Amino acid sequence: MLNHLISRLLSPSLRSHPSKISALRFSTTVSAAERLYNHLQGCTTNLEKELASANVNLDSTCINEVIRRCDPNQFQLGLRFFIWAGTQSSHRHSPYMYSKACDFLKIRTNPDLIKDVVGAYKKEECFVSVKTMRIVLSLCNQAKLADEALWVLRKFPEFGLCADTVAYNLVIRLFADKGDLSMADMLMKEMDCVGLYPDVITYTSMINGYCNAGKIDEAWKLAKEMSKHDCVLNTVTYSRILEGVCKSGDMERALELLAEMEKEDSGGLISPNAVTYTLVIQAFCEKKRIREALLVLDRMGDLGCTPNRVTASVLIQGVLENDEDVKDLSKLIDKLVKLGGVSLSECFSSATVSLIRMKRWEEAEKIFRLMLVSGIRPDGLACSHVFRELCLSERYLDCFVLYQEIEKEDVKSTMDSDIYAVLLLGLCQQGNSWEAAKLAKSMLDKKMRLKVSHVEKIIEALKKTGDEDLMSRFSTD
DNA sequence: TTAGGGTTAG
Repeated sequence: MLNHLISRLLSPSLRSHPSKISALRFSTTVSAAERLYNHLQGCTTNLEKELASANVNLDSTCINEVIRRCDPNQFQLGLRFFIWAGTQSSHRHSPYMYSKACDFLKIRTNPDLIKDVVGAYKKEECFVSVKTMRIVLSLCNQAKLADEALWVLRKFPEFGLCADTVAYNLVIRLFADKGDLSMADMLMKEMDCVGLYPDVITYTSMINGYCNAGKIDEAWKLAKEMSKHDCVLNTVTYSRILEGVCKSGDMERALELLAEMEKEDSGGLISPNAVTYTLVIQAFCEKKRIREALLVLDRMGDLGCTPNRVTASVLIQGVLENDEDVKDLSKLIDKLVKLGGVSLSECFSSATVSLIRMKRWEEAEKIFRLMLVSGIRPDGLACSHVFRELCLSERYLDCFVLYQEIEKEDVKSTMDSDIYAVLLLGLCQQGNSWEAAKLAKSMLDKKMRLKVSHVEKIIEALKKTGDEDLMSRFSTD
């Protein structure tokens, strides 16, 4: 009976006897991955050609599996496979896959891997396209390897290729983000020499870099130069400068810039949006100038710009940090909801989360319960935070009761599965078998996957209760 | 090219 529970709660990848559906999926992907991996093993040269002959349908599960098998000492092989897979027209790596590849292949701690693979392409006279190089650069980008990205950029001619604006932009952004503005600037100037033109993205990366370094004047100088390359200053770029001004602490100047953006004669190209206003609001909140932050919200509303969740949470946190008066909070929430773009649920959930972060637990619990009695559904983040707090103070039964109430409200938000495990464990430990069984059933219904360590602990706890009824509940489900 | 809090999947 317990085995039945274990096998249902365990993740399929960790399960020794997967259920029929996942077993089917598992076996097909494993065999594809196995075939590719075996091909990789047999290659001495022309690895990419060899892989093409494997004639396998690529998907992320299969790619993941192949790379995983290259651990611990075949990382170069794994990287070549990943790059090859990305060049296939039938497949495109998602950003998630790039980060997975960086983790699995430990590219951050071993950046030479990139050079080794590109070096091998050259040595083996492999066919290398712009697409190949773009994937290599994307890996550098994911791993934040500016020097390696530059090295790759320099390798383009060796393969008879010309670096394009996209490639330059990626490298420039890496250096600008790193704070190496002289290198970023040098590359931008170099673009002109090789027949490329910096575009809005190039300028935005540079301006962002200058602003982060506190060099607002440099950022402005660049912004003025944009028209030289037929680039038009837009809301995003202008907001970047405004952000820099805010960070420098000159809020009066920031308000002037905001007014500049709001002027109609700019043709709307730099009209402030929710992000622009939120940046200014946030800066005022950080400086404890909450009244002025609220004035910016009014201004936002006057100009027909709708606040979003970030605007709301920044302001709510600001009010909570600066003011003890609950009336101010409800006035703010009322205003936010009236302006549209953000719901009562989002506002109250945000207030709950802020209060918990500020360690004002009692107020957080009050607001959370108020939401429930008023029929406002809390969001997943608020639920996760409240449940975690209740579990931390070992109020498992209270947590369970709240959980049930929320389930009744039909909250479809995703919650941290670890919290469910801790709650289930706590209920078992405190002898609340009936509640534990109910929760376990709900977890099974949700097809929730738990860590092996959690399941093991839960099973141990269940054994201690020795509750036959509980056992049968699990086995009959 | 533009942000941000927890999770899930890929």
